Amino acid sequence: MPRSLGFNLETARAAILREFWLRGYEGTSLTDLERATSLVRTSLYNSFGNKPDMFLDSLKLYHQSVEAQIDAATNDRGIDALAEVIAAMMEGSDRTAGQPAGCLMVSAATHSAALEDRHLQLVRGYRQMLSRKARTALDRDRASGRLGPTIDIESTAEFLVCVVWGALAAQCLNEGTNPAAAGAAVLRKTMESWLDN
Amino acid sequence: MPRSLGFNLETARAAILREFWLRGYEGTSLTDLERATSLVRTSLYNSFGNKPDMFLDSLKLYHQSVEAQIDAATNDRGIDALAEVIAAMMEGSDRTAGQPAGCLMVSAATHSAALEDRHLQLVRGYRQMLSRKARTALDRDRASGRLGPTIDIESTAEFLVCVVWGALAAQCLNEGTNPAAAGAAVLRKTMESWLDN
DNA sequence: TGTGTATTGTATCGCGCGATACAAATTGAC
DNA sequence: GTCAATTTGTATCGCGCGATACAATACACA
Repeated sequence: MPRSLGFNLETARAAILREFWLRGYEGTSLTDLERATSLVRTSLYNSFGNKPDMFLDSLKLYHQSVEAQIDAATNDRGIDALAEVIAAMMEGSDRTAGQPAGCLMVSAATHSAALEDRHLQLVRGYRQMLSRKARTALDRDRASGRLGPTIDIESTAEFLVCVVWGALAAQCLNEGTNPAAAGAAVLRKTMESWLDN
Repeated sequence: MPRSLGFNLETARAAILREFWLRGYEGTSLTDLERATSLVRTSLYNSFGNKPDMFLDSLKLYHQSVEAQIDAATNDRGIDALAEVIAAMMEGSDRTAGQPAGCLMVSAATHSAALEDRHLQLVRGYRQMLSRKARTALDRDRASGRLGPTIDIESTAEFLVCVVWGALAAQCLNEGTNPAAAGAAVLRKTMESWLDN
């Protein structure tokens, strides 16, 4: 009965996410989003609501996308796979695939004053997801006996999330050489040292 | 000959810094700064230049302040003191002293698109300063033989900066319990494991 | 105490922001 | 082909932003 959309909705979602990722929430204007999506303002409001709604959707899309990537890369393997995933993030290997620098969630967290509770809850949920993925990998090696009993899985997972977030924050500086990349080697070695054999 | 300033300049600088720290660069308006300093707009422009100038000054003040704190806490001691400083940052012990959550530099880094080169250079310089402080502490224990030769000081320092920045980013989320604080215990243990004895 | 200079207070300016009103265009159902 | 429903295009609106003009004020100095 009604007229159909003249554009691909998922493509537009991805374009909006990319824009927020590049410029941050406050730094992204509706005009920016029009240009990025090739849509007029009215269409954006029709399909995505207002600006806070759009940012919320971008947070959800980002969460889902990163979680899928992690699952694909670790896929029920243990610490070794986890170390590879984290090291790859620190080295910024996603950026060769055209991804913007840094992390939408870290950007949101460090500018929490400009956001609403519903946004911050998603950011917290994302951080918890990262922590949970780490715990799952650590649990696996604990069960198989590779991970010694002196390692506290809970706090170790939180520690690893700190490392990742810190590295992603540093990548925003876009220095000639990514200083966080050097830390990836230390991370691998540290995580290796946690194993018994 | 001229009339003298009707306010304390250093107090105003600190108030401006605090405001940028709380709300971020884009999130802080001239009206916010007027309220925070109890000054009128004209006085702000007279004493500090325009908004980018003010932010630049805040970055400098922040750098200098943190560096002084680190120096006072480590003061030519080695890894043990370094671990305490980093752990304290992760646990957010500064916040009990009335400091805002997070870190002005991390906030600036993760919103680099809104800043000018001169700002980003200061942020990079700050990160290098942190890295240098870590190297100095590691060097000290390397010289005394406590730090084994398998530890690469350069990349280890970068790794530690990642940990700190990630923890400070997480603190902006203001959760009931600071998740990064749990990571502090892991950091202490990890740094201890680097020592030979 | 007068005088000149810088600071302070008041009142804007122009601009871009997020958001909306409303008409024109487009599409599926009958 | 006609109608109803929805999307798209154009033209704004009100607001707060950073920034400034200009007069009034207050202070150091002669």
